[in-house]
Amino acid sequence: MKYAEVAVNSPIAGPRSFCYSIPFHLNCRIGQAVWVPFGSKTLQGLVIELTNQPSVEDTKEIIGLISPEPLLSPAQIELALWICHYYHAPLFDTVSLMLPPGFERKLETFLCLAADSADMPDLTVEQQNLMDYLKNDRGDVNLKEIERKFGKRKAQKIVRDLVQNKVITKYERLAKPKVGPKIQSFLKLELNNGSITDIVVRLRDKGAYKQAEVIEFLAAKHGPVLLAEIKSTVHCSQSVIKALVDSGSVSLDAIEIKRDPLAHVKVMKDSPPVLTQEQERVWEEIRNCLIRSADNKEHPVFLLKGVTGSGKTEIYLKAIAEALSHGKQSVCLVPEIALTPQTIERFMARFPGQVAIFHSGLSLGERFDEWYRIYQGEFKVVVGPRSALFSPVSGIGLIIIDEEHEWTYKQSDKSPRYHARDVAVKLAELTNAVVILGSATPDIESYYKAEKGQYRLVELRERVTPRGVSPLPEVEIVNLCDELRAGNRSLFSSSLKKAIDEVLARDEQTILFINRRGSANFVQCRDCGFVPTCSRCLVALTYHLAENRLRCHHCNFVREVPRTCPGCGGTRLRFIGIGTQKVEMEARSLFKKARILRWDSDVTTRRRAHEQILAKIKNREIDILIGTQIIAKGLDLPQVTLIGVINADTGLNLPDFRSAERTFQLTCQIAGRAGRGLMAGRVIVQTYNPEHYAIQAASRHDYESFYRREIEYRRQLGYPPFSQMARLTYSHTNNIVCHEEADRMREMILSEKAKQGLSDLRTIGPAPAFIPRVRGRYQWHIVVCGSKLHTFLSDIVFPKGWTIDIDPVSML
DNA sequence: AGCACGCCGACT
DNA sequence: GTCGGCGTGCTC
Repeated sequence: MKYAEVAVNSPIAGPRSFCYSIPFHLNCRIGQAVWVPFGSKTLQGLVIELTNQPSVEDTKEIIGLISPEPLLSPAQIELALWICHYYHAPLFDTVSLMLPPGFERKLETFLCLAADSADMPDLTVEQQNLMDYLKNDRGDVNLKEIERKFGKRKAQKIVRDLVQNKVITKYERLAKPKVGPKIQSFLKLELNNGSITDIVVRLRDKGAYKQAEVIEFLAAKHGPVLLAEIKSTVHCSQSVIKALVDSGSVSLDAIEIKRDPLAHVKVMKDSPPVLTQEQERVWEEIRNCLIRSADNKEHPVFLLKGVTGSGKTEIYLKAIAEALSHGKQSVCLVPEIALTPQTIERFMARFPGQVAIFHSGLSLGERFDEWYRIYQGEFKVVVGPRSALFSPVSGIGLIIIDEEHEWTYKQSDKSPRYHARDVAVKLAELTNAVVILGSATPDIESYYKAEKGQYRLVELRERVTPRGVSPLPEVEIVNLCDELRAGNRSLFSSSLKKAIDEVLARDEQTILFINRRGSANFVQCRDCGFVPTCSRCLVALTYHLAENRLRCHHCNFVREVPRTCPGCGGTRLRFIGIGTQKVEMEARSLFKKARILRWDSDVTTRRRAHEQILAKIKNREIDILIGTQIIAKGLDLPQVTLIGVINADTGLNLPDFRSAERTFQLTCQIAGRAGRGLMAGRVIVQTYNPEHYAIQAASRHDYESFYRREIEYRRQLGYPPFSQMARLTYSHTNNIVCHEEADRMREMILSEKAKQGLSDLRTIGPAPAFIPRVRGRYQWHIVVCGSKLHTFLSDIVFPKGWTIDIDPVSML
C-alpha cells in the first residue's frame, strides 16, 4: 500500500499535510491535484509527498485525480513548503500560488426527492413547505437556494431530519468551472452529396427553409464560419444546425482558441544598443556566471546597482538571451506600476513570440491560457509582478527582480505574506538559477548582504542618454519654512514658480510630483480642530473635489461634507492637505496659459489611458504634468526639463522605521527622471526638512552616504538587517478585548523567550495599529525583533484573530 | 467551517 | 425518561 501526503484546501488544515492511502488503480504522482475526503466533505488537495508508511494510524483513500499530469514540479513543492514554514502561512495557500488560475472548484450540495418518497411519515409545516418547494421545482435544488429561503440554520435542521427519514436525499455535484479553455465551433460545407444548388433545392422541397438558408450563407462565405455568427445572422436554432450535421452536408469542428493579451501590441524592430565600456564590463561578469551556472557550478545573486538610465534593462535582456542559449528559461519580476506598454514592447521586440506577460489588467481567461502556454513550454520568458515568480516554468535558469527595493514585492494584505525577492533567492537555490536584483537605490538590507559578500555587487555608475554619457541632474532644495516666513502660503515656492515660468517660456515641459502617502485631503474645523473621521475605521475621511464628498480610503464609506462642525457647531470647516486636484487648481491659476494634465490612479484605471497620456506628452500637447508615484517609476519622458517635487517629506514622519529609506528612494527616483533626453534637466525639491539626511543624500544622488547613515541607525536600534522582524496583529470588534489579548500575547512571548533562554529577542508594543480600526474591527499590534523568528514563533499558539507578518515592509 | 459528542434544563 | 439547547474538539 502506498500513501500520499496531501495539502488539503481547508481553512483548518493550517501548515500541515494530511495522509491518505492511494487506491491501487490510481497512478498518483507528486505534484498532482486530487479529490480527498475531509471530515464530511470532499475537497481538493495536492500531493506533496509519496510514502510507504502512513503518518497516522488510519487513513482514508484518495477519491480520484483532478489532473492527469503533475501541476507542480518538485522544486515548486519544496518552495511552497519553505514559504509555508518561513512565513507561517497555511500550506494550501502557498501551494495555491502556483496552481493554474481558476483551479479552485467547490462542490455544491443538491437535494432531490427520495425514490420511495410516497409513504411519508407525519411532517411539520416547515418540512412540508420544503417538500412542496422540491416538488414544484421538479428537478434537483441547490442547498444554497434552500438556505436563502428558509435561513441557514433552520434549513440545515429541516434537511437533516428529512434526510434521516429517507424522504429526500442529498448529493454533491461539482460547481461549474469559473474558467477553462476557450472553445469555438466552426461550420464548414461538405460537398459530398452534390452541388450547393442541389442541396439547397432538395432542402427547400423538404420544406427545410432555415437549413437551406444556412447552406447559402456558408456558400457565400467560402470557408469555415463561426457557429455563433451563423446563429445570430441566420437566426436559426441548434436543431437546424444539428439536422444539417446529421445529413452530412456540413461539419462542425471545435477549435481551442488561445486568448492572447498581447495580440494588439505591435512588435517594433529590435535594435540592441552597443554597450558602453562600463556596461560591457558588468555584462562580462554576469555572462561568465550564467555560462558556469549552466554546468551547475555556481548560481550567485547579483545586486546590480545602477542609476536610472544606466542600462540595467539592456543587461537583463542580454542575460535572458544568454540563458535561452543554454536552453534555460527566465522570469523577470517588474513592479506592477512599471508594466507599461514601453516595457512590454521592449521585451517582445527582443524575444518575439517567446514572452508571457502578466499584469493586473488580464482577464481570468487570459491568465488561464498564459499559465497553460507556459506549462506546455511555449513561452521561455515570463514578465510580470511578484506572482509571476510562481508561473510553471520548467528549467528556470535566471530570475531578475527589477527595482528590487520596491515594497510591492512583499504581499502584505493576504496570506502568504511572502517577499518575492527572498522567495526568488530561495527558488534559485533550489533550481541552480542565477538571480539579478536591480535597483538605483537598493534596499538597505540587500546592500548590506552585498557588503557581507552574500550577494555580488555589480555597478553601473554612468547614465547614458542620447547625448552620450551625462551627469545626473542638479537638485535644488527649497526650504518651505523660509517661504512661510516670507509670507508665501502657496503650494509653489517662489523658485519653483520662477523655474516653471522659464520652462514655459522656452516651450519645454514640466512634471510636478506629489507624494500623496499620508497627506491626503481632509476637512478640519478652524475653530476646534475637529476632523471628520470614518466611524468604522477611525481614519480621517478624504475630501474628493470632483464629487464634493468625503470618502474613507479603507472601507470606502462615503458621506457629505458637514455644513457645520459636529464638534463645536462652527461653520469654519476648511480643506487641508495637498492632493493632485488641489495642485492642479493652483497651477491653473498661476500658469494661465499652460496646458495642464493630472495623472493619478483615478485617471489611469481606464484601460489604455497610459498610452493616451504618454502620447499627449510626446506630441507636446501638455506643458505641465501633475502626478503621484505613477510618474516616478520607470517612465521615460526625454523631453521633460523640469521636475518639481511639491512635498518631499510627507512620508518622513510616519511611524515606520523605514520612512527615511522610502523618502530617499522616492526622491532619488524622481530626481533621476529629469534630463534624460537631449536637454539638460533641473530638479526642484520642496521640503520642510531641508537638513534631513534622506533629503540631503537624495539631492546629491548619493546612495553611499545615505546607506552609511541609515545602516548605523539600524545597527544602534537593532532593526533589520541586524535582527529579523515580525509583526503580530490582533483584530477584534472590541477595543478592550483587543488590547488585553495583545498584552497577554506579549507576556506569552516573553515567557517563551525566558524558557528558551534567548537574549536577543525583544518586543515593541503592543500598540494600536496606525489605522486603529478597519471595517469595524480594532487592531493592535506587537513587533518582535530577534533572530530565527519564524522558528521561535512556531512554538507559540496564536488564537483566531491573529495575523503574523514575517519581515514586514511596513508598520502601517 | 461544519459536524460529531456530551452534558444540563423544560417538557411529556 | 427524552428532546433539544449549544460548549468542546476533531477533521488524514
